[in-house]
Amino acid sequence: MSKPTDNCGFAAAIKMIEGKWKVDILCELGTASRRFGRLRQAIPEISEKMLAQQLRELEADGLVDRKVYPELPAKVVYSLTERGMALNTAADALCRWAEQFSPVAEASTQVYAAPAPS
Amino acid sequence: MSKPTDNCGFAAAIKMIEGKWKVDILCELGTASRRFGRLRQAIPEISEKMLAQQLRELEADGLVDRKVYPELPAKVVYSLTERGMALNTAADALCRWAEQFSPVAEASTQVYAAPAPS
DNA sequence: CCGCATCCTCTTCGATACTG
DNA sequence: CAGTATCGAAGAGGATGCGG
Repeated sequence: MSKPTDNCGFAAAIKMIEGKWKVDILCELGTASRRFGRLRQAIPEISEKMLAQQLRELEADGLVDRKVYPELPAKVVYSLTERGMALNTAADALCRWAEQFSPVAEASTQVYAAPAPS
Repeated sequence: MSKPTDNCGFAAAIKMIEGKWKVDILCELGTASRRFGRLRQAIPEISEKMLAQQLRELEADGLVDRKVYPELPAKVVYSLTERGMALNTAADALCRWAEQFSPVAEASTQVYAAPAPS
């Protein structure tokens, strides 16, 4: 492939967090490590299926760590990896960007009667 | 709603650029202003429908400016707004993050101790 | 040249039920 | 408690044709 995004790692970063619930999960884990059930409570709208799926993707991308305690009943704890925490830091720039321009809605459907350029 | 992401503008930022081709378009417009047809050439895999649709969404979010020249044949030029350019700046942090931990192919299945990739 | 409308396909997601 | 499996609905996305 030779898409323009191949040059900048931005696309790769977005790919990792564009999932429907990824940001919520990362935000929650950014607060503290959580068990599976605790995450469900924190994000009530998500289904078990999606939570498990998104967590596995985040784990595959090296953003989330998964620790299994072979107790009974089962216990699994999720936490951010170093990389995941670094993402939260990097995301801060985007946070400030979003807040900076928050309520702008200027219509720019302007029509120009310009000379033919090329 | 009361999701954890409501507090940080990060989710809002992601929403604006999580479209399948948004990053490509923004990257391309980050280089220079482009006409519709020129964008299609730059991103060959995208269909006309998606390009038009994504551009309208980006315009609605105030990231892209659309200038119509009522010539014949029609001519429309797209460019980044101030906000769009600011996004590219903010995205830089994410770029560096992605590159920092980039494709570290730490194959756990790889057992040999031989060096020398040709 | 730009881009909208229609049709059709493929993926995604939610709901439910079941296992260790 | 922490998942997996299956099904059906909903939406995203591609192809094509028409209109300004």
